[in-house]
Amino acid sequence: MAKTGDRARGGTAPALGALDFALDRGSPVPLYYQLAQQLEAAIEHGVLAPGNLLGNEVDLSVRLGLSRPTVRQAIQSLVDKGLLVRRRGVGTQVVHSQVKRPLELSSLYDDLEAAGQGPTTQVVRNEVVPAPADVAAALGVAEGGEVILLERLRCTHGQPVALLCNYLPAGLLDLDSARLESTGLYRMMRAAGITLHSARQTVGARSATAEEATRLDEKEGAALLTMQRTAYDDTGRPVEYGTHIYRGSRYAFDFQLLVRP
Amino acid sequence: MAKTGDRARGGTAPALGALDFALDRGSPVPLYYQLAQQLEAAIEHGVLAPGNLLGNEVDLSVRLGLSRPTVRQAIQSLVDKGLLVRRRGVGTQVVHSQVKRPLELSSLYDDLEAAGQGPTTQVVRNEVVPAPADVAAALGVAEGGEVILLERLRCTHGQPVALLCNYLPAGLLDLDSARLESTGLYRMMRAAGITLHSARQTVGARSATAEEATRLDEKEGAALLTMQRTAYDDTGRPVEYGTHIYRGSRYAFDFQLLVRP
DNA sequence: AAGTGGTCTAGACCACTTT
DNA sequence: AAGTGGTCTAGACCACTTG
Repeated sequence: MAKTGDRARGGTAPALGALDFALDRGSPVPLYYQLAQQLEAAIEHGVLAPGNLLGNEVDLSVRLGLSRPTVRQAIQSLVDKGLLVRRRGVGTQVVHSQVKRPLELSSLYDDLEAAGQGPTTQVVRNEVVPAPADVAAALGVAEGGEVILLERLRCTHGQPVALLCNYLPAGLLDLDSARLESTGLYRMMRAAGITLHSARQTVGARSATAEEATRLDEKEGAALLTMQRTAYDDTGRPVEYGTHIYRGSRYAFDFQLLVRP
Repeated sequence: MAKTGDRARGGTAPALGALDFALDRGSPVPLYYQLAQQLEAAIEHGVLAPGNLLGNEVDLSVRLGLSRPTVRQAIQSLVDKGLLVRRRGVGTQVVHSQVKRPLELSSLYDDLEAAGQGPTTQVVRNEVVPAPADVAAALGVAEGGEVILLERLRCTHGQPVALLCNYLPAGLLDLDSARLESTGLYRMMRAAGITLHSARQTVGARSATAEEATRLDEKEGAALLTMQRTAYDDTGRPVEYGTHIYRGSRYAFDFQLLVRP
């Protein structure tokens, strides 16, 4: 941090002098993506500190033997991720710390994953049922049409945390209960070629009914965190609709919102 | 829907035949953006129905007198918005309906906006205070340093809905209480040149204390929806930290999550 | 085999910020 | 005036999907 180190550059290259990017043109992974990954790693490991300028795009492209658009594509992907900021006339710099790991869809993935060490998930129900009105509307199927009903109880440290009730279009997926408990719904969907793309969520709070209290080991009237979600794949087709109930005393959503420029 | 209509094209142009895009090269607004806006409008108004193919990029660029990268940039922006889907070897098509208006940051904007007709917001406190530990950590200022404390009561239909408690770095903004109630915090920040970029939120549920119940016109022990948020500007600097309490009986968050590709 | 999007190049000019 | 990112062009080749 004391010296510039590279005196031949005369100070115009702020922080990127010693960085060696290894680009493999033989690799099937795109050049812009290779660059983006290595830039991200450099930021992640603190080689590029918050506020550091990246050096202008033209220099970078010459140094790396890439065209400027390719370098721009790499940088843009990191700007989209919120790791870099571009300012016309100024340059590109690493964002001012904070907000390290986005998490973003963590709540969704957590809910659907069920894997991992800590939490366990027990499948309570897994059967084909006629679709109630709200489910039919959400999944875009006929009311009374076949849908899969999945009811799970999520526990951590041997304590119940959440009651997850999900509906999926019938025939979308083979849902083996045993695999569900060990693998998680999300990975099973992914393995079946379904790519989650977006989800619409409503999160609220209400008091527990007597039955809910019993199942969640809470007192009647305890505060519950409720979540209703419809998830869509990359074609916009609804693939999952769920109603979840979490114990307010033991669970909270934690996520990040990004403003799309 | 019965005829192809344009027999000269021989059926290779699926749905875009009659669309007239007006591109103004004299305008300061970028060409790719003009195109993206008009495509989005066409989708919004149903001119391009879900599932419709868009026609290949090369044809489009020729027809519009643009280069292919420019057309791609327009399309890509709509793909990022979740309005279009691209498949190699297949084409670009309008997403299968659903998920019309994203809302996305609506909760954040709602919380900070306060404008609009329905809800009213009353500023209860607006003063400079020494930063408590959690606020100092969130805003990246010294503990005990000066921060602005903003406490507001949100009402709809004459009924209290939420208690909003926000902290901002001192000197960031001139916060006139009267303007705050009519304009909203978000617009005041925007007017001051602060661009919101991302926010980290934690949403949970708990029972109301006696004091909270009184202020929100609820019963003690009623379910409350709680939200804690730190918002960052486009340089990653924290610009707002807040703790909000909503009546579970009268409020729910409604938002959309997007998976970043 | 044909058609599609995905990637990449080597330039160009402009708008903005800083000096 | 110099330097930066923002936009745009006119090509090229490749990978994938479909008939």
